[in-house]
Amino acid sequence: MTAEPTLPELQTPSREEEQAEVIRRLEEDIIFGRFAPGLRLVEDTLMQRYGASRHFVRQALFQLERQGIVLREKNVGATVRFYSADEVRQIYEVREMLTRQAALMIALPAPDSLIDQLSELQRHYCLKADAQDMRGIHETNDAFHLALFSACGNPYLVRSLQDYMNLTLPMRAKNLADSEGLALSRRQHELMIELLKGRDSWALAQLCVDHMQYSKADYLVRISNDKKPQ
Amino acid sequence: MTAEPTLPELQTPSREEEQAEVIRRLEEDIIFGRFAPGLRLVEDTLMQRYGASRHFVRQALFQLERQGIVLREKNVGATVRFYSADEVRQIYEVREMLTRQAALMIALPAPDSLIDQLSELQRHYCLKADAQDMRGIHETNDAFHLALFSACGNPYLVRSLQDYMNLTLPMRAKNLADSEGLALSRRQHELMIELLKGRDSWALAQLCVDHMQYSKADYLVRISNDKKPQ
DNA sequence: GCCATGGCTATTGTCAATAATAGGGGCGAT
DNA sequence: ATCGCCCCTATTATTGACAATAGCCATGGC
Repeated sequence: MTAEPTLPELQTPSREEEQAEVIRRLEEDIIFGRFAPGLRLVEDTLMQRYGASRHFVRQALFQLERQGIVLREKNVGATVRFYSADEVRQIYEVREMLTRQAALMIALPAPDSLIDQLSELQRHYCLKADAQDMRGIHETNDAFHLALFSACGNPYLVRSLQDYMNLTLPMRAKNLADSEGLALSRRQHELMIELLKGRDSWALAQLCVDHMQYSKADYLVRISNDKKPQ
Repeated sequence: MTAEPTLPELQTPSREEEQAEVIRRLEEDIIFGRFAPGLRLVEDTLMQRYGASRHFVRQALFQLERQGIVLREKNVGATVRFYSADEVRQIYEVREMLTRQAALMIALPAPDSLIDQLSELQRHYCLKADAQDMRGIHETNDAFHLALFSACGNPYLVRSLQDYMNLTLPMRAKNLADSEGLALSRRQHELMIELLKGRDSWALAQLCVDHMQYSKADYLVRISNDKKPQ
């Protein structure tokens, strides 16, 4: 073989990564508010925007429909999904329940390895927060919570929790940019690490639930204001 | 228009239903044990077996992968997924937690409309049980639990619960054919209806959790026996 | 005899052309 | 003027052909 048929993998994002990239960009466009709820997501438009084939766009829409942030109607098309106040409250009710249960299952005091891991993730989180890097904040924040709840020992519970975290992404997104919410979030993360060193599981669980109240309340106020003055 | 271009919808299952049919048949083949865990699910084979196009078979495999009863590996193919004893215990741990929470959220005493609806569903269940109609038993049983838990008032919680019921389908399937388990199940359903007329939420929740112990224990014994004598 | 290498086969992944569908706007009848 | 019908367009759904990939077996060099 003197001439390689195709260059290995340098300029080509290897299809598999291309798919992931389309999903991520579409997700970002939605959760960061560039695509408003109710907006139609026409396949051809997205094909052009992301420079991807119909196949990948389709898959991305399916995936995000499954995640709950896109609504697809047969033979009509996809739109950015909108959640009413009641739906938001119900979603958070389940998320809070799962969070409390997972937190209570974490054996205290936590091993040093977990403390170290979380401290490291928290350091990255602060870095991204200072840099105002929206995507980075979101990713490091989720990584922190994922690592924390993984300590509950039940991967299926973690998976369900993750599903609800993804579902609430559009509601939490704005707070990733809000400096007040960001500062509160940071303090709560550090308090969580402290509580992991102690033995009070109940306090930890309550803190984890409290941790999500700010963005929930803020979102509820926001959609309530959007509706009334219109 | 003297001659209609295509007959309306009598012999053609309208594509949409064809997709659902493929999913249901594949699901049945797996949960009723016709396809053993670990068996390779080759697309072409399934295309032939179900008389469906590659597209529909693919979609069905995706759907059942999401449900957790099929395992797909990139560029390798799909297989019937196998769960270890530990995984089964973890899955049931979450299912029990969700079940208990949902049951506790049902307002007691329940309205007559719910009692009537459940009694009716229970009647259908008994009918199918007497007829030894496996698919019928499974469907009416799930309909009963779905109606019961829907009374908790939170559709998202119900959806998650349903996800776990689907995930445990392969473990519960054998009990749908087992006359002993069937009789126990029937008695427990009737007891649930009785408890719905009272005010003891805790008893109801405990009964709902107890209700799933028989099939779980039975499945764990079964896979433990499968492994050892080999 | 053993390991590396190359091609072969079975299988899945991708695509672009084609079919089906729903919704809207115009046109004619009343 | 209004109502109902039909065609037309925008959009998604389906399909089969084709490309890419992984695992296997045979073959040759050491």
